[in-house]
Amino acid sequence: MTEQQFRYCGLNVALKALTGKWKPVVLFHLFHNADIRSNELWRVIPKVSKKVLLEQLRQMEDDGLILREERHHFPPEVYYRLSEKGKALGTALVGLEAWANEHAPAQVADILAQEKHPPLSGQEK
Amino acid sequence: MTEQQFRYCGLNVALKALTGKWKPVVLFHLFHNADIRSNELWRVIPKVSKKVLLEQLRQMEDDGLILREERHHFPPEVYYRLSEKGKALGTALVGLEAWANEHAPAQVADILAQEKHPPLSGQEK
DNA sequence: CAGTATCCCGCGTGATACTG
DNA sequence: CAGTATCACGCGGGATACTG
Repeated sequence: MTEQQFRYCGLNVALKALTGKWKPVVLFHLFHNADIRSNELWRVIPKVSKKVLLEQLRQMEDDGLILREERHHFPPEVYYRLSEKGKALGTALVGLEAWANEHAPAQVADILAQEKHPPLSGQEK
Repeated sequence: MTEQQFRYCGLNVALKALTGKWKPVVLFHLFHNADIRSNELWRVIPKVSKKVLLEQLRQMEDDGLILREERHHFPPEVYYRLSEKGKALGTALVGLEAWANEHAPAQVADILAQEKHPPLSGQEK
């Protein structure tokens, strides 16, 4: 318990910025797409309520990760894009992905399987 | 929505491994200290109940991040240390810290201030 | 179409006391 | 000293309907 004990605090900040079930997804969509419309974003993410999505977008905006751009007031048309800060975070996360792919490929494949979920014989509702 | 849509899944795995209020702290303590005794770990972390700490240690053990070593059965003496997988994760997290320090120094300083909490005039209870 | 309001539920977290 | 059991609470997240 010396004075250099906690260098991990920055990690806390970073993780706090990622706290929220959908933030990573949003981040990555924006990381790969420049800017996305609100509705578009809401549709590409499997099943998230508008409320929660908006909440997390707000937080990310407050954290300076994303930028909100309003192009028309009527009809409403809002675009979201990453700030430089957000892009930098996305870049930093590549290391985590690499780690997962290298050290936990099974679980990664697991998630992929769940996401894809090929319609075998089931009738979708 | 092409077939390459989700490359972020690895990120999910990594974040899931970090889910838990104290896991980052534990990880970093172990990252800087080789191995730590159970009680020691419990004491250096400000205020966490043994239950929660143990839960998260278990999870991290299940995730293969840490190794549990029992040296005596009586009196009980248990040491925790990082696995290679855990070390690799710790290394990957350095990127996140760097990001935080570069892009959100204010909040980092904020946390530091809270953690330190110099005994100004207050009587601690 | 973008965003808000309300209600609800589960889970992660915490406090305490107990066992070997 | 290491670990478990029990109870309780707050909050993040979800569903739905509504507003401009």
